[in-house]
Amino acid sequence: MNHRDHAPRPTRRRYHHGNLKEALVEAARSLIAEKGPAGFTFAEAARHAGVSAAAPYRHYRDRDDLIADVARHGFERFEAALERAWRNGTPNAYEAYERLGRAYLAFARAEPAYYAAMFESGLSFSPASAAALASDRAFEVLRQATAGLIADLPEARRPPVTMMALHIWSLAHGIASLFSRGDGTGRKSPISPEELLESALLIYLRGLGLGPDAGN
Amino acid sequence: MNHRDHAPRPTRRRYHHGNLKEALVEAARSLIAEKGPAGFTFAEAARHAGVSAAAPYRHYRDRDDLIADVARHGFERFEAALERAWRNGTPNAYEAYERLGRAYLAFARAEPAYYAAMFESGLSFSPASAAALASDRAFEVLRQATAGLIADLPEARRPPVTMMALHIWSLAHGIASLFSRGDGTGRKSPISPEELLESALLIYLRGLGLGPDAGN
DNA sequence: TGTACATCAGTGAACGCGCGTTCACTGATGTAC
DNA sequence: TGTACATCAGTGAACGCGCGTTCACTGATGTAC
Repeated sequence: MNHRDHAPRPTRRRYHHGNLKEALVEAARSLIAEKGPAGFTFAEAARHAGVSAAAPYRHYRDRDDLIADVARHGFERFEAALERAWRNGTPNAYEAYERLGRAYLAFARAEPAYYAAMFESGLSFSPASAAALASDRAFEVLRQATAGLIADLPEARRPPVTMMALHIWSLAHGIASLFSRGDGTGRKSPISPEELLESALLIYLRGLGLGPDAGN
Repeated sequence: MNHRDHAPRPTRRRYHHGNLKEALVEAARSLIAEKGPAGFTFAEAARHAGVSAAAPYRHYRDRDDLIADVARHGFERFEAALERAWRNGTPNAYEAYERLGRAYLAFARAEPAYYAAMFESGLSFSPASAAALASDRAFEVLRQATAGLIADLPEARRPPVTMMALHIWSLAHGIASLFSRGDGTGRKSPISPEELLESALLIYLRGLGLGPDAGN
């Protein structure tokens, strides 16, 4: 009856965890989801990953270092989600842009822990940090999509792309953080976040002489 | 040389603090300003107010209860600041609305601690709580101003006021929380928050057939 | 294929600390008469 | 105006707890030969 002889090696209780770093990020994410970015401790993350309280120090300097890594992971997934939604501007830029907006809100709702680590951790990532660079890459997707959206406008009426991307980012972030939270934190709005973003976008684009009717 | 006879009563070291509740709110505000909503403790607030660790329990159930009261104070000041900026829509609605927008950003920058307690504490205020009601009143200022801004539009082209107010709130909140933080938390933007809001507003209002050129 | 060794990624015990919370208490204040 | 008393808003000591952090250690893994 010696299990060790034929049963698959039990995955737990090995001396070396294998990929503790990833496991700590996942533990932190799940704890943030439960109690917010403030509500977890380094020791708790270790316990969650099934490891002694001293183990995390092999991978992270401190709690903030771990949170920053959670944020980095978040930004990478965020970038991928936006890219996937934009789908290279197909079938047309306006429709793709709408989809991008909905993907933004969907991410905030589906991954409140990542979103909180990214935007509400209270940390400011230094410009060269992995988290900041991942954040830049995510913004770049939005910026490219914005460029695609206004590509057909005559040059004279084309707004500065970066400015416009910042407008849309702010709008989407505002809606997401006020109304579209997966945890209980969000406010109630008489209008769904998606409708809110779509209607605001519609008006904004009309102000630029753009939109679903403009044939682009 | 008995100071007590003619000097004003020393304000400290009295057995009864006098207005400890206010002092605790102020202590919490200043600690949040230093270290974020996560970074202070009940005991620390007590110490800051010059009082024993047990004293706060006479006024607040726990830390969250105190933070909620900080948020309430914040919303009240916020409401007052917006009201003051709107100034009843004078000299004209568009100019007043611009001023309102700048006041929004100014508040977030000047009072990052209040702003954090109001919007980023991770708490969700129950609908009937003092904080939630104060929040509603602040939003009502924005809503009324928005109504004033579009009052002259022919009814057929007038957007739903609440929706429009939510658009503007989201935009302003997004810009404030991404770029206009008084603490070090905010991101750098190539465009100032004020310009960002003004330009976005301009485009948005043009989309409604409104704006500085529209003569209202 | 086997062995020796360096390196790595964990353990677990220990420590000091500050927090949250309770409690019986006490000084100050307000009020009825 | 004075006195007795109730109420209020503080104190300070005590407690148990979990956290952060360090340390010498040890089991597992990788690699040179």
